[in-house]
Amino acid sequence: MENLEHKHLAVLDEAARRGKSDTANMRLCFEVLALAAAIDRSCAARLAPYRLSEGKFVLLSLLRDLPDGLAPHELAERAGVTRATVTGLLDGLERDGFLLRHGDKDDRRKISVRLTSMGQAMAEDLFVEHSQWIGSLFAGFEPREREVFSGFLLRAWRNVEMPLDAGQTTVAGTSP
Amino acid sequence: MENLEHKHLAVLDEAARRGKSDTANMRLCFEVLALAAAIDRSCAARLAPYRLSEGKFVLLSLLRDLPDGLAPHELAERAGVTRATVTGLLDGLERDGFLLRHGDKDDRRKISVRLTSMGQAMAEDLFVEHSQWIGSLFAGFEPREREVFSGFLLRAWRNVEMPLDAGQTTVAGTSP
DNA sequence: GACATATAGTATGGCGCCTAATTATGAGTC
DNA sequence: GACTCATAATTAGGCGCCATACTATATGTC
Repeated sequence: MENLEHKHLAVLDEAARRGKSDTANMRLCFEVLALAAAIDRSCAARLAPYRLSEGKFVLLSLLRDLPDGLAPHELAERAGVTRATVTGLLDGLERDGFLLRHGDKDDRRKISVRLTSMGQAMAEDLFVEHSQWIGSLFAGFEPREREVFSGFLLRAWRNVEMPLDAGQTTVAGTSP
Repeated sequence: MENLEHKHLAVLDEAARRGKSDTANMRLCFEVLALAAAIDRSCAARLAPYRLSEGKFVLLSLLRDLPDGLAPHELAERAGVTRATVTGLLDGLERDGFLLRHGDKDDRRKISVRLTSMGQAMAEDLFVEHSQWIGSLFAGFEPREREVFSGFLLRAWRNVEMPLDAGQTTVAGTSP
């Protein structure tokens, strides 16, 4: 399978040149990274025409159907990014007319972020289209295949999450 | 499996709230993205102590053992990034003493980028350590498992690469 | 009521990546 | 030799993300 990123090919070449024989593991790793990168690129390309990024799309999804809006720190928490990042994303979304910041009368530190009607409509449309697209990427897999796939991912995940100084020789077993 | 990114959980929740029933596909997609993100994060954390990023590491790998160095545009090509990006990475690497830019006597547009001895030593050490780490992430997989895994990735890849306006109903089959 | 402490949001500056524009140089043509 | 065209590297400006530091406001305690 040749679906690798250029930079990873370079690393693989170097590894081969150095006589490293078991590059199959590395290759598999790079295949995962390449697939994810391709998905991210495709996602970005789909959202770009609306002046949206993936991060902005997540914020729109979070704010959809919430007339009272959410506070920036709640958005940060639910989106899994820092508050500073949310500030930046909100700046762009507000500039482009997707939402507004409303001050809180009781607590003047607080702000509630609410979609404009335009933002609401955009969130509505995009969410349906986008989630269909995401689902389509992994259509054609039988439930059993999905389980196996997911299990593979989990095994790799465990290796990644391993504490840095723990026994490096531990290996992805099949046990629960 | 709960190894998902916060932002993707938000999107999944929204999808469920909207009565979307087949979220298994989306979930699988997000699992792939989460694994890749975890790998990237871990990679960045491992390189950070040396003031290196993944992009810089690739450049070091490319320059290793090349006493005559490479031109920036060759680096860009082999690393799969733009020349402008290479300029930025080289600025950092040069500032930190990993390499030097040498002007070409014959063609004064050209530049050859060469590692310093410090850069060479760093590239040497890091490359071995880093490629071992990458390999370890997917250790514990039987060759047959790797094939299946790789096949899954390929099927998803085909769905991603599908032209935007082509039949959206096409699905990841098992056929070659 | 004054004070420390916590919280909310933002500004600042960094990195990696991009596109588009710019500067310098080389090469081919008339 | 002047012109155009191509090439090499860079700059300028943008986005998304981060960590850190700051400002304004609230709250609890003495």
